[in-house]
Amino acid sequence: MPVPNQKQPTLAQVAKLAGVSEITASRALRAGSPVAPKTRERVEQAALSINYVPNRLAGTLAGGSSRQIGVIVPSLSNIVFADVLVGVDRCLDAAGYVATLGVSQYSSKKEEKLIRDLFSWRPAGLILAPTDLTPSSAAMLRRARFPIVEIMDTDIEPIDMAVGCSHRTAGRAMAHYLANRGYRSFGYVGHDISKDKRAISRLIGYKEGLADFDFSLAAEITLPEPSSVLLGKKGLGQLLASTTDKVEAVFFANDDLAVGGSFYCQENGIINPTELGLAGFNGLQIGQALPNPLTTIASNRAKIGFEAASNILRCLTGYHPDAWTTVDFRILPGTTA
Amino acid sequence: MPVPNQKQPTLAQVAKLAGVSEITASRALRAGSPVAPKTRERVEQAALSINYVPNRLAGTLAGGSSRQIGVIVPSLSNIVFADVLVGVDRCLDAAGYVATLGVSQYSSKKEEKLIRDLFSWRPAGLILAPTDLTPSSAAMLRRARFPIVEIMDTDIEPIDMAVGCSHRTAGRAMAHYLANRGYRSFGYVGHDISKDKRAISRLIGYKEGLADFDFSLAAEITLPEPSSVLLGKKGLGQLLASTTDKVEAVFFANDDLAVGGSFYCQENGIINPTELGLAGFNGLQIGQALPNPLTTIASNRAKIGFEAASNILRCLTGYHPDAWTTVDFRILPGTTA
DNA sequence: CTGAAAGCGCTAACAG
DNA sequence: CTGTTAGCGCTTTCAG
Repeated sequence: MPVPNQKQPTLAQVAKLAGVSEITASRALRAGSPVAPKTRERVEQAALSINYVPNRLAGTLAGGSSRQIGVIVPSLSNIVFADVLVGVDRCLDAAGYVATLGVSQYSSKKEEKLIRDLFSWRPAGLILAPTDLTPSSAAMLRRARFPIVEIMDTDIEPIDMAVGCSHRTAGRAMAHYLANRGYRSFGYVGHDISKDKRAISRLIGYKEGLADFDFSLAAEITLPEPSSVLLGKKGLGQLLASTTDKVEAVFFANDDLAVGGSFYCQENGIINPTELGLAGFNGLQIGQALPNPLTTIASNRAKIGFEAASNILRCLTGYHPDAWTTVDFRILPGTTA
Repeated sequence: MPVPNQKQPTLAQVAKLAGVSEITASRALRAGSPVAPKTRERVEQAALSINYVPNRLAGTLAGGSSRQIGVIVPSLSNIVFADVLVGVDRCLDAAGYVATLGVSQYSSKKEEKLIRDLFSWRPAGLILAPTDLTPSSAAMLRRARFPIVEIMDTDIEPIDMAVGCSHRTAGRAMAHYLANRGYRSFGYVGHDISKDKRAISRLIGYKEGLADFDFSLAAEITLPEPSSVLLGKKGLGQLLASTTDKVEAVFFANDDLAVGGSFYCQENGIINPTELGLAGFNGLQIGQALPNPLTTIASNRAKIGFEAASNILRCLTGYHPDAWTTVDFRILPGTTA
């Protein structure tokens, strides 16, 4: 550990070096305070010369307002939330804020811990892709005195604000799309869905959409494992093996699984979209890069992140946006269904 | 924003409620301080009843030691760094520390900003997958009075500690593997490599490895775009079009590109591994899930994260590990080369 | 085992 | 434009 117990330079040292009072140094180093240009320059020189890094702990404690926005997501194992982060970052960065990330791993308990932890740093706002809020978590959030955005899903009653799309509507839209393409018998392959509320919503919407056409789900399988390409492969295999009815089209809980399904078909000589239709959700690049581009639903993840951050920032400037902000999804017709 | 300007409960309130002094309340709420069990219980009750969340800003400012470990990575667009984070998290979580994440987007400037920002929160340690440290960044790091681990690559002279593998050796190993498989003419497809030092190291090692067998690179292409599956597809197409020599095996800068290459072959009826050999780097699941599993190098990313965090924690308890910690890679023979 | 006093490094509020 | 005073909420001494 370089330079063991040498304390960091403080504002007092900068002030002394510049020959001004502490508060003047403080003002000179921040934007938007009336300081004589010459003084400011002197202070900046002094700060630079001793490599001063302001202590935000002290600053925030004294000033009350932090520039840190907490972000809690359930996972980083697929690019979905990484994309959200990109959007969050793009918005925050421009405004001089920073994001602090927590990953809940789809665990409510861990989520609660993360929320508590985040709160102890007194952030200026919170962006949350909720897993399943514990009562304690919900209570903390309700008591918070900073803006909170729940992202991804708008099928919820938000604590403060929600940004995303209706996954139920998305599932329904895919059902309609498939029915309109002429498929008549439908399947579903999902992962450890109990932990993924949004996947459940899509499944519900899918069933509703089929019902709109007087169809119903002929075969459904949800494997109690985390989502992955391999799981999709395995899932489709089991689905097809388990059913005597001929399934014509399969909706997967997400693109990762659907890509696995596509690989399964390829390995087993099943032709898409004629012998079997495949559809996913997310619009990931990998699905579009396949020799047989995946039919799926593009969710605008970076935009969700950006809008969520924008809403926080708006609140911070005194304007409170609507409780719901919808970011559109759209069907991406590939060649698999 | 729920409950607008209501302040959070403070330790003083807890203390009053429990009928003890502030400092006793403080001790009761922390581990390892001598407090009568009954007193402790009373304080805990009080804290719970008013939903007390400690203010770490104040705590850290007063106490000097934070439990926050900064983590700076260049990107989250591929799972590589997400995997590292999982490892970091697993180690830190058990010890009661939390990770604060920053993403530099492969920009040295942004990296410097992130480092400065992180420093201003006085973290207990820093884990960094460096992009290309600016002089200023390096200076800050050298002046830090907390442990710093540079991860991924061990082909460097670390500021404090390094955890990872030698990418140069990995590149060389792949060259040897391919040469031993009987290939005699070699290509390389890379992305905007100028920003990815580790990919450059692998390329250098690859060339050295070929030289060990008296071979040299017959065709090499690096496209000035960020890595992606689609880029790999495009890259391989261009590589094959650009060269009159027949290339027998292609090493890609990473698995994403290699998967794209695999798709290209599939679309163009090129048989792997006989007509063309393909190899990647990382050992991502997507490559292994392909109908034709990718030949690649498994880098143990979660372990790198875990070891990095362990090293930080060890420093914090007074024991300083070696400057270099090697996490092994290994060739994963698929069916593409 | 518990408490009183002092201060971490900074900024808001008021004066000048 | 600049300085003085008084904290932010907690923990570290040092005493009991």
